[in-house]
Amino acid sequence: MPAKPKLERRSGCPVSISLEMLGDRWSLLIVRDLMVRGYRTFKDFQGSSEKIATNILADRLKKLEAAGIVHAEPETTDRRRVNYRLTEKGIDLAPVLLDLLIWAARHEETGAPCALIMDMEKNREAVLSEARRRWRERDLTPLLPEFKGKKETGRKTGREKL
Amino acid sequence: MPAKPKLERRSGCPVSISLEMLGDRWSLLIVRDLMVRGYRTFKDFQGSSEKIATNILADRLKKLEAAGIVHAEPETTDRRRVNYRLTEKGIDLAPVLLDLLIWAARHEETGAPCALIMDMEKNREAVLSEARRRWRERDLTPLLPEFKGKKETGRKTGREKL
DNA sequence: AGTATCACTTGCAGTATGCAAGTGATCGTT
DNA sequence: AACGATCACTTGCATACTGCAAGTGATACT
Repeated sequence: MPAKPKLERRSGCPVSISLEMLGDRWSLLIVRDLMVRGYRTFKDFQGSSEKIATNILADRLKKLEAAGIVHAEPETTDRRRVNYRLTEKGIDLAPVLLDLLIWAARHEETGAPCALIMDMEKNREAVLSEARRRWRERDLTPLLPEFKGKKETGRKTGREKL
Repeated sequence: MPAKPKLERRSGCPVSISLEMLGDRWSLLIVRDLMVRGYRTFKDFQGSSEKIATNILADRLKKLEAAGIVHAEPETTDRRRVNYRLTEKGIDLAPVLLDLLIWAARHEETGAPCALIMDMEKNREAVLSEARRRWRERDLTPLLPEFKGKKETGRKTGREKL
């Protein structure tokens, strides 16, 4: 990890610095997909329900890699493929994502079942250490579903085991 | 200028919904200023170290108000002034800001003293309830300083205890 | 050899951002 | 009441970023 000859920063405030790296509509969504959905390849992201454009995806992956949040590595068995994976710096964003998830689920109409969210809120530490465990052991089974629907009607959506 | 059909969401995922409201370089910075710095007026924000442009500031305040995160109210004693204040939905963003703060302080060179951050990390719940107390009681004394400096010397990376 | 797949690029129109300057309502002072 | 200062924004404009469609080159498959 080399140093960063980055652009001049607005201020030394950590929140501001975070937002300069992650403050856009897509970056944290990519981190989410890597963290909880088990996405690894460029193609995987294109299948995500938010339909990110390929040029934006390529740009964000490049920036996230430059920021040391994501690591890219060509697959040995198929050299067309590039495997993306979170770095430790990347997996350390788990609390941010979890809080954004809980916040929106509480205040907006989301596709997430209320019971699931309350469970995650209650077991915050367990959820975070499970996310970290999956990252460490390269366990790609999704931690959360895709929340396709805009509203939720008491349906169960996996993850009962935790 | 007609309003646009902004009801259209990319997906039902709570993280995506959060990012559609807050996913830019400025919105969470404004929330931070309201939450920990005691800012209330338009002028206050212009004095912030990140130097937000006035048109962007006006636009973001409008959007945050439309999203129910900020409440705007003209002051009775001086009707030129508008007082901005977080709603409960807004103060509920405290965990997100705290996590972004901790994350950047751990992984980037920030203007925040390491000891302060480690303390906040350790006393997470206390910090959050103090932020909420200040909000509830309209206590405007800043919870955090401005972190003007760009660099901080002699810091440890802070994961030693884990 | 020919086709499919993968990870991107490129072109371009539309949108957002950043900067400087300006506007109107209100206040404090004369 | 007149005057200038203050406050919260607007406006104009050049530049940067985004989103969509289409294209490209390097593998891999048959």
